[in-house]
Amino acid sequence: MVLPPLVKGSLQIGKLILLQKQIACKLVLKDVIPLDSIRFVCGLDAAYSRIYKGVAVATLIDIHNRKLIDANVALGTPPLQYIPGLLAFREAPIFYTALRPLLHQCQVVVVDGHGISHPRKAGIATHIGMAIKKPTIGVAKSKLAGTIKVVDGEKYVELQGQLVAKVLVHRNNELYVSPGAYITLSSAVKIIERLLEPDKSLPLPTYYADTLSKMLARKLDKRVIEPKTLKQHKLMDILRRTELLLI
DNA sequence: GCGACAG
DNA sequence: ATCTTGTCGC
Repeated sequence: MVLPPLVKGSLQIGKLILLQKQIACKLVLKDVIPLDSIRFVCGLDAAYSRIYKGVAVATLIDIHNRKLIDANVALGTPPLQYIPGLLAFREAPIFYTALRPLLHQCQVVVVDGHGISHPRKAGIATHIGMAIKKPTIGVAKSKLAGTIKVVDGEKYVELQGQLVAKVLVHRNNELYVSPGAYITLSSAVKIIERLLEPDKSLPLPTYYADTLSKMLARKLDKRVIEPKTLKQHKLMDILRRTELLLI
């Protein structure tokens, strides 16, 4: 798996950067699955709890009825502090842990963060995509690298002579959509547009992952929920049983 | 040297 | 990402 080695302290940032360049070399940016056949999509996001550190949530959405059909959570301490450009080494391990149980059911994964719209074309969505060998899409709320270029009245991010992301304006906010791996930019955009709702700031998969991870982080800190509970029962069962249900 | 900088 | 009350506005 391409998921990062656990790096400590001041350890060689140069090696992480080299690793990203190697990932980018092997990157596949072609569609590997017809758009029409896509029905189940996973979403990944994380929040931070003071006590339990990283709280990652993976969601599973059915594009047909646009509903949340499953969710999974993973708790863990990030191996690294946040460094722009190296987010994957901080969050990808816990993302993968949360995603794993849902992996066989989904055809595409939407990640909170960039794909190839990244200084080395290896954002967190690319890391995840190369690791699971499935199409991934990065959706970020702000730009990390590159310059804005307008083509036919549409805004894109250009980087190293390539259009790496499209800027979607949704509810007065910009969303940077970029392919992670195994998908083209145009297909990625079509899928994300299909997952946007007028009353939600993010595409459904990451919207629910965002909402749930923040909620769980808060409940964990308030000790309303025990970490043990999250491991023993499936998150979806808890959501169905509790008043936490906002879906 | 200076500015930029996902979450 | 997170620390955080009231407050402005639909």
